[in-house]
Amino acid sequence: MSFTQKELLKGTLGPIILNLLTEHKKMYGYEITQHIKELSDGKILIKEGSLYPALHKLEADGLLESEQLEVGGRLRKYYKLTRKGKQESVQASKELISFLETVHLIINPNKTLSYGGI
Amino acid sequence: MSFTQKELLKGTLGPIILNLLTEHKKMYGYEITQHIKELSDGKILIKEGSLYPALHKLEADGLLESEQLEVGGRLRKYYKLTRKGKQESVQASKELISFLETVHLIINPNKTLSYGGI
DNA sequence: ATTAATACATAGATTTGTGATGCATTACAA
DNA sequence: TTGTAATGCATCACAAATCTATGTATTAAT
Repeated sequence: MSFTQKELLKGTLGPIILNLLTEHKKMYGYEITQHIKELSDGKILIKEGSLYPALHKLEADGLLESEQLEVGGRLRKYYKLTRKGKQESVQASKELISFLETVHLIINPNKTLSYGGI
Repeated sequence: MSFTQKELLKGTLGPIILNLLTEHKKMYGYEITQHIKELSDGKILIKEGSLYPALHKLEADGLLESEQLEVGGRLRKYYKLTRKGKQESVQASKELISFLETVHLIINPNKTLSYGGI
């Protein structure tokens, strides 16, 4: 399940989750929403109705695996990348950045932009 | 109908169409698809099933107006921005760029990026 | 004559995000 | 101590956007 340009037109959430997990090894759902919120300066607020189905789908696709841990009396479901997920994550980030560049190129064609590597 | 962050998560097509029309005054459907194809180096291929409903919606929302002209024996439906469309176009481009920046920030937080104005 | 390209359009299916709702615990304030 | 915010997971019904497939029709090229 590689994220093609077409999938990226809708659905940046999958790649974003994968990307976050390359940097944090292990995260739980609520943590992911808060992280995205902070990194985006409050501009992107992922709702539970978006997040959990997305996580379940990524797990069903074999990109994530989960384990439940009790922390402070609360059950947390931690997700981490599988080997397949690590590979897909690199690919997905590349394609997402490529998409950002492309869209930028379309709406602002007179300016060249380098995003640099990921 | 302003393009909010939420709409942009899916739906870059509307803003892209509006943006193209700020630079070309008058375009017809097929021309728009070819333009996007060329500007994106063949990466984004808008299908008719996406384009025409999108154009119809923009027109229904009062952002575009159309006129049919016969060119080379073929009927072309030219679209151009209404006054309302021009205003929305500026806004939509800003929000789209803001969204691109935000997503980039999330997946590549160690690097600051300036897109500059539109 | 047939195919590719041009040019428009719609119906149906799919994807994906949101809102609403539900359950449950912990921390804090009134 | 009682209520509320925050934490934490989850699902369902709905809406919006796009794609696939299909249809029509003309022109250009082979």
